[in-house]
Amino acid sequence: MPVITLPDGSRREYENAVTVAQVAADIGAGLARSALAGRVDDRLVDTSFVLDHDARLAIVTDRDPEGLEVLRHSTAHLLAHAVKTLYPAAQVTIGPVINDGFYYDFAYEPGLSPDDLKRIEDRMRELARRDIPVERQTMDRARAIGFFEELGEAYKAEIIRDLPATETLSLYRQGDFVDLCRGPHVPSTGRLKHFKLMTLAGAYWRGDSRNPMLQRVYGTAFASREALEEHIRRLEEAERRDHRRIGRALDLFHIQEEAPGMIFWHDRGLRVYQAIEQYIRRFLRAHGYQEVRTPLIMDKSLWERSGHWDKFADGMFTTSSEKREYAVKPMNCPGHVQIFNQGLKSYRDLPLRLAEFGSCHRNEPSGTLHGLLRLRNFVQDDAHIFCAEADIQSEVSAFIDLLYRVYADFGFREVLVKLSTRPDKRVGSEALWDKAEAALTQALAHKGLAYDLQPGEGAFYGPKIEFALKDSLGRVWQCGTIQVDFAMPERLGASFIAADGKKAIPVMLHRAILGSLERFIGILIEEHAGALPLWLAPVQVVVLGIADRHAERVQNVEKELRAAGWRAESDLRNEKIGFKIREHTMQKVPYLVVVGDREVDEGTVSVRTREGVDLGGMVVGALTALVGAGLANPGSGEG
RNA sequence: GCCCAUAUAGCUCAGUCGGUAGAGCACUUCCUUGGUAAGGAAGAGGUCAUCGGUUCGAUUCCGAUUAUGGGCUCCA
Repeated sequence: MPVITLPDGSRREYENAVTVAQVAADIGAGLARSALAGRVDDRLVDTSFVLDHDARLAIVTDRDPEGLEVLRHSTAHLLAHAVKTLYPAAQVTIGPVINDGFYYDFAYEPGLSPDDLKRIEDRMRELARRDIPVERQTMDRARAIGFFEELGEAYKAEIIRDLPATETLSLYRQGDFVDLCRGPHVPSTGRLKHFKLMTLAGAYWRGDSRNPMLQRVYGTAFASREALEEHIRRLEEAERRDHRRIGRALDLFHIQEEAPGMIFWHDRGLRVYQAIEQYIRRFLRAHGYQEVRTPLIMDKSLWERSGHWDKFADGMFTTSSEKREYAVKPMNCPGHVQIFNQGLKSYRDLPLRLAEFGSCHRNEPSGTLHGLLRLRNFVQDDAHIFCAEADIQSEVSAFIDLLYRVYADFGFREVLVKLSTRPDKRVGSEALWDKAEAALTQALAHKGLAYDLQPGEGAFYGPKIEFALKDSLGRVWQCGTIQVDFAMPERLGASFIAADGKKAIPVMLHRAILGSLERFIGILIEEHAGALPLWLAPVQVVVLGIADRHAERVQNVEKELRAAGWRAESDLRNEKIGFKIREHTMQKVPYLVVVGDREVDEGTVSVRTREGVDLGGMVVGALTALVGAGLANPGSGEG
């Protein structure tokens, strides 16, 4: 006599065991039609699940987040079903739900082509139209292994072998397709309506490059056609904002074959780059950093002592001259230790903060390069803080304050924080790790920051905090980091005289706020779709003449604007005003200033924004007053 | 690095079932001096990524190389 308690607190009593689907039907025909699964005492189950004792039950529909997951998971199965009917030789492996969709990996020797994708999707629609029931059955482990081996599904059999022997295995059958799956699944394929296969990719079995390469099909599914279309629109929006496209269109930078993973910065792009560098530089001064510059290449022996050669040799570019071997620096820290080591240091010199916009090269695998976002040559807003153990917490706190201030100035409000603690393989005593982890934890607690703890994810030389920001499309970019390093100062012989007169080894904090400047600019371009804030815009204002006779006045206005601190240009071309406005608007120039007969007569200019807003006529000084501090960088008042 | 795809004019792309290529925009010149997102005409511009193979003939077919793009974390 099960008593079923529904989410609204109401109870239903049954004479006999009932299924989730039956309860849904009792509540209403509409709910029965939209029921995808059930949640029984917080466990997700199929609608065929039998309730034979008292339980709490929620009917899961496509309006619940779990419902959408079930929908996507079942669509992944539908994909596998379609592939098995079209290509019987393909072996199925795994097909999980991911952000915004799902994928399914197949082992299929001839491979799949983009043309196959269309065929597969058509077959999926056909199978969905047939509304084939999806049935769950259980099987013990040994039988399941035999079952899948008989089907020729070696990967499935391997998956089962790796599951705990005691696990009850569930199989889902739809028509002649059977897959091992935890479930739950929709009751029949007819529930799957709004899906689309997206792309085809290679993926290693179990994500390990030593394993065979599988064929991965990515797809997505939504509860409604509108939601699916909205998702496709979002992808198109991301495509429209692609920094590589915008970078070319706005003449910011280019990349070419002879320098893979490295950027040719054009005039306009470099202006953005330098605006950011100057912004950061002002903060450095104000926050007690010294700016330094260290050699791009140094003798290999230094990299051997620092430990980089051992761990990182594949990632380093090398060169040689006069029988000496050099390595191009992949990071600035060893160079900074060399500066620290000049002269005897006292505890009074600490914390010593060395910052450098140093050009670093890392020989990243060719397949990972991606526009500005993943490069082989980049510059970080890098700094190293040499301090005593006791200083870690206050230094980390000060850094966090600075980082939040900087992110806010760039318009990023949402920051995600991760704390990574000691890994299995590490250097330094337990006491030291205890202290360092406590210092980081306390710094975060003092700031009242929520964070994800990632146990074991720290570097071998110390724990770290990572800061990621979320952009307007909801994408997350890891940018800032602060890492405690117990190893490198000692390896490179850094020491200071402590208050007790004894030699001590400083702790080193590696830290960056923006991360790679190149990458950060890529993020900014995508965040703003190329329309950078006034202070970062490569060209802040263009003066447009109506006719040739206004040329002199146009040039005078340009001069006046430049004198007031604007990055100004003028457009004297023999083109109509509408044409010029269109062009500079598409170039995302924040302000357009028009000069014609009327303005010459009145001694004013007419101002229009890149958003198309007409600000009317004004004298040049009024425009400068209007934007006020927005013209210079937000840090200019300090330092 | 590995899998799949792609590489044609400065840009975006079409095309050639094997007979040395075309559009729009941009560029140059001329006409037009026009008031808030494209005025008109003419012209110039390509070893069809690179190297090899097949062929009477390759930009096209095949192979290799390079680069670019999508992936290679989200665990039945």
